[in-house]
Amino acid sequence: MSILFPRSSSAAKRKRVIRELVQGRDYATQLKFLLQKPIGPDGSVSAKELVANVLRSFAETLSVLTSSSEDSTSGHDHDDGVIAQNLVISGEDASQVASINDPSSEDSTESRKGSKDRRGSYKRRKTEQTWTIVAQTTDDNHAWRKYGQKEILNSQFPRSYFRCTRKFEQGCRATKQVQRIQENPDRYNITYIGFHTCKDTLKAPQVVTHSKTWDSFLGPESNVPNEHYSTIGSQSQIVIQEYPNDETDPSDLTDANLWSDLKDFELSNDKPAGLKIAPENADSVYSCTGSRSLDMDFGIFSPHFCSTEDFHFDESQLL
DNA sequence: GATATTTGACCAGC
DNA sequence: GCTGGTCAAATATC
Repeated sequence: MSILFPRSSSAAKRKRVIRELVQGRDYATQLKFLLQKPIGPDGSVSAKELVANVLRSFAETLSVLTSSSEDSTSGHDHDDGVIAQNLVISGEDASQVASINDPSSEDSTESRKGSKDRRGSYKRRKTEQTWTIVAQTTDDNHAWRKYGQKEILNSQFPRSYFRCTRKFEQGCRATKQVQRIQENPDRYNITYIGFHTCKDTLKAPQVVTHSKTWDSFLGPESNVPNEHYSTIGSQSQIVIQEYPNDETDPSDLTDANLWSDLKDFELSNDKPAGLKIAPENADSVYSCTGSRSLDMDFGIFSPHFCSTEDFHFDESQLL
């Protein structure tokens, strides 16, 4: 296993990626111990800080990798620009990538100015990577802004649509859809679409203690007791990331190769294809599809993810 | 006044 | 034509 960097990318970038990954590992390891044994009031680093550090590390890594891709698109080094090509997506996705870098090409507000009411005029992100979880809370330590709500056919509860609050600031394309599960109304189906490209993906600490807050988020049908939301992200969740056979095979997607490479760092070798972390106390099922863009949203972790047995990689492989 | 949410309109995809 | 995803004006909240 190896990660190849474009020739044009500097050694510094490479080192930075490695450093960030190593840091991420270390933070996660610390987090593991924190989760096993909560800290006392001795002023040691809090779990929240560690999570923030882990997220920052990976976001930084992604940022570097993404900038590597930009380097290579200008360099056109087809032989060496593996990472870069992973992130340069052909066809429909290519326009999406372009739209990130070039706001004027975005389907959104700017391109619509001057025209009449063009509400609803947009390009669907059909091939954007998506993954779905089931959780008791919609809180994932990201800052989201609700932009819509729809009644869904054959569904008792409406679906709420959220985008990253930094969509316009930083062109972050992450969105999520939240829908209460009909058979289990105290749980939510949360579908994440796209990944955070913004630098600061963590929202300010937010404790939701009033059910009305979620009611306003999720619609008038909401009737979930307060206690479900009185803590931040405390519910256990499983991550099951899949590459559907009919959609994407990690082996034939360049960026998925990178995914595969990265997950090799994190997971022991006995894991089946795709990322599967299934703790026995799991109450959430994640599914992930359409991995056409490098996506590593670490907004939600399973505690098992932090197991040193599972979470380890040899940075020497990168060198 | 700034920011967030609501909600009807619009459009893409099937 | 239907359904779902997104936009943006109107409204609410701070």
